Amino acid sequence: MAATCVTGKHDQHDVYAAQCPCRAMLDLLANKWSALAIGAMERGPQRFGELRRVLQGVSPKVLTQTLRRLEEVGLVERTVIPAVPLHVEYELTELGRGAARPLRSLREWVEDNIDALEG
Amino acid sequence: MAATCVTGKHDQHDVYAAQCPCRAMLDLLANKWSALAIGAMERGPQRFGELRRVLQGVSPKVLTQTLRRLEEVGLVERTVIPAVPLHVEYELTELGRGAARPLRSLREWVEDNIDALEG
DNA sequence: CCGAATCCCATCGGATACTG
DNA sequence: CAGTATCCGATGGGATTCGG
Repeated sequence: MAATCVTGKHDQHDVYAAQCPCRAMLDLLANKWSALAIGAMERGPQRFGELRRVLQGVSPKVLTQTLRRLEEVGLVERTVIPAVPLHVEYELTELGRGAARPLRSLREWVEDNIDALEG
Repeated sequence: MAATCVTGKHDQHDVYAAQCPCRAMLDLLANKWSALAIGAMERGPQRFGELRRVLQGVSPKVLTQTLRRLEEVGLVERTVIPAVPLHVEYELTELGRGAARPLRSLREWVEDNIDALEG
C-alpha cells in the first residue's frame, strides 16, 4: 500500500498534495514522452537517434528535455562514448526499471482497450 | 500482451505510432490531472467541488477540460442533478475503472519510491 | 453558493536550422 | 550523431464573470 499524507506514515508522500515532491515526480512520469521513452529503454540502452526514431514525432529539443529530467531524478543514466561519430547512450537505472513496470501496464491497457474507447 | 503495429495483429494499435489513436489516448491518460482525477474517482462518484479540493492546485477551468475529455472518450460519466445548489457528479465508467488500475500502480510506485529519487 | 465560460498572460511544446 | 538556438503556436493557470 502506498503511503499518503493523510493516512500513511510518510506525511509528505501524497501525490495529491500540491507541495509534495511526489506530485512533481508524477508530473514527470505522467507525461506522454516520458512514458514512451522509458518504455523504449526497457529493451536496453538506447542511443539518442534510436529513441528519436522510436518515439515517432518527438522533436530533438523535447526529447533532450525529457531525458535530462529523467536523468536528474535518477531514473536514467546518460553515457557519452567518445567516438567519431559521437555516441550517447541512455539506459534505465534500477529505479527506472521499477518505474517502467506501471508505465508498461498503462501502455498495454491503452493498446488493449482502444477499440472500446470513443474518440 | 499488447498488440503493436510492428509485431501484433492490430496494425494500428501501437502507442509509439504517431498517427495511432492509441497515442492520443496515452496523451490523455499520461497527464498529471487525468491520473489524479481518475484516482480520486476510484472511491466512487465525486462532485466537481470535491474533485477540486482533492486535486490540490487545479484550477476550475483545467479541471473542467480534463473531465470533459475523459467523458468524451467514455472513461467518465457526468451526471447533472438538478438541485439548489446544483450538483454535478463525475463517475468512472467500467472502462474508466479499468484504466484506473495501471494509473493507481503508477501513483503508488511514486509514493513508495520517492525517497530513493533525487530532485 | 456551485459549476463553468471568458479574457489575459506565462509557460511549454513543436518545427526548423544550425553547431560541436 | 547528438544536441543547441530560435521562433512560433498551443496549452495551462489566474482572475473575473456569468448562469442556475
